[in-house]
Parts: sequence; structure tokens; C-alpha cells
Amino acid sequence: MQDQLKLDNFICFAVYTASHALNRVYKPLLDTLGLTYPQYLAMVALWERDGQTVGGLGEKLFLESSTLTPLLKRLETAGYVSRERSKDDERVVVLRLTDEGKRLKEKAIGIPGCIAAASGRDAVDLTRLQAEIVALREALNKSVV
Amino acid sequence: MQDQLKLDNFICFAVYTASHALNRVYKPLLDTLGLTYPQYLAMVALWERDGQTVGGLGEKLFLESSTLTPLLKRLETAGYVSRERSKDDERVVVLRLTDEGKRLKEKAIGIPGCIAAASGRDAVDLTRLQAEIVALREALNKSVV
DNA sequence: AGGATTTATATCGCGCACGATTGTTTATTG
DNA sequence: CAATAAACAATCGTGCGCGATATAAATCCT
Repeated sequence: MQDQLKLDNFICFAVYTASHALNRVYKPLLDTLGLTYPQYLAMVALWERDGQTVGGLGEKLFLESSTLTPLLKRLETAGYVSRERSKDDERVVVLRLTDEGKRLKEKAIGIPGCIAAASGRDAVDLTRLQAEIVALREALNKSVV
Repeated sequence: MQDQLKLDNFICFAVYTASHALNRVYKPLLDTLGLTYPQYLAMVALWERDGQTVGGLGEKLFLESSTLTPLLKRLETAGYVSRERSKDDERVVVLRLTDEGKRLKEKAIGIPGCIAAASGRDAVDLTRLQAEIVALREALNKSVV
């Protein structure tokens, strides 16, 4: 009963600290690319599909425009992404990878393998755990409405 | 092979977004206590053991003094915590719950149950998943050295 | 057509989170 | 015992992340 309020039994604390731990493992790898961790995720999403809008990217990454706009401006300054208002709908900003941004993908391709190695698990196990955490996220997102 | 660089297959992205999702579920609950999520974790750690030092708390929460010092000052301003240099060792700052800080525990006791409910899982399943995520964190922390 | 509503992005303020650095106190070592 | 090193907390600069708000464009509605 009194275990209820012990930090080590909190799923939230586990996720919170695991997220920081992942960040620390990524940091030295991403430093070589000149990217932060959230910037890297944005680039991955754009490598997956170029020409997305700010809103579309935010939906994928679960981030607000208040977070993305400054981040994307930094990626623009770094020369990896261009931001341009759509001709069809002037409200929308379309994101396109620059040539340099596209080239960066080759340097980034080895990173997931490094993380998997650092996790000390095999691919099957990681995939299973990944799916479980996604299921948790979806349940939580559903409950917020 | 080309799945390697897909966002949905990233364990890191799952953890990253799950962490944000948890934050969003916690926010309305913590607002009633006047705490942010990291402040709440610090309070949980102090409810568990009062009189910890800044360094000791940081070790538990995996946070640096550069993060904790301002956070603890805010908890002090809120009237939940006192910060005082130890007489034995003037380098160390000892954290003590105020009476109000102790009382807050009663209001917080129901929160873990709300989160568990929002996760849509039973206690056994949550505990298992929590242990798996902790194991991932430990493996990652070990790899960083 | 024209005013109201909705949609998309941007801005602002606040609170983390960290690396690098600083200043003070304690411990160590020659 | 004095010089040096180590430990601890605090400060500073940068980059998220979000809620609230602003701004502008598109859509809706008589």
C-alpha cells in the first residue's frame, strides 16, 4: 500500500528516466551530425516523407507549432531544410529537405544500430518492447481526449 | 532494411512520445497541487525520504544540480521545501519538507491510481512493463559510462 | 458579397534539462 | 602545514515543450 508512492514503482518515472537515458546515448552520435535529438526526429520524419507541412509533422511527432517553428528555423539555418508558404494555401508552410539535408541521411543510417547495441537486446525483443510502449502511449493519448 | 530509418520503428521515438503523453495525463492532476511533473517527482522522492541532499536527490532522479537547484528554489518559494546548508559539511544543501509539503502527500496519494486507470492496464501488467523499461534504462546508462 | 468562424502558423512566457564554468568548502598529499 | 585536488551546489547559455495569444488566410453562411 505504502508502495503506491514510491518512485521506483512509478511507470511514469521509468519512462521519464528512460527518455533521458536515450537522450544521453544519442547525444555523442548526433553531435557528429550537428543535430539535437528532437531535430533528428524531425529529420527522420522528413527523410521518410519530404514536403510535409508544419502541422503534418507536428501530428506525427506529437508536437505543437510553438515547439516546431523554432526548431525548424534552426534546421533551416543549419541548411538542412527549407520553409516555404504553399501557393495553394498561404496559411500552410511546406518543409523540404535541401540537398545537404538529404545527404545527411547517409551519415545517420547507422545510428539506430548503435542504439540497439547499447540497449543490450536483440531486434525481436526491442520490437516487442517498442510495440508495448506505443500501446501505452495510445491508451494515454486516448484518455486525454 | 529501409525500415531502419522509419520513425514508427524507433524505440527512442516510442519512449519520447510516451513520456510526453504521460506528462499530458499528469498535467491536470498536478495543476490542482500546484506542481509541475518534475517537481512532483522531486516531492515523491522527498516523501519517500526526507532530509536528502541536492546531490542525493539528483542521483535518484538522474538530474544535474543545474536542473535541480532552480526547481528546488521554486518548491521553496511555493512553501513545500526548505533548503539549508549542512552544519557538518558546508558544501552540502539539505532539503526538508515543510509541514505544508508533508500535508501535500495526502492530496497526491490518489494520482498513481488515476494514471494506472488511464493506461488501461491492470497492476500486474503495468509492473511488468515498468520493470522492462527500467531494465532498458539501466542497460543504456551502463553503455554511456 | 461581406461579416463570422475556422484553420494554420508564429510569438511569448515559463519551466525544465544539460554542458561548461565558477566559487566555496572539504579532503589529500608532499 | 601548506599546496593541491576533489566534491558540491550554483550560475549561465542553449534548446526544447507547452499553454495562451496573435495574425493572417481560407471557409462558411446567410
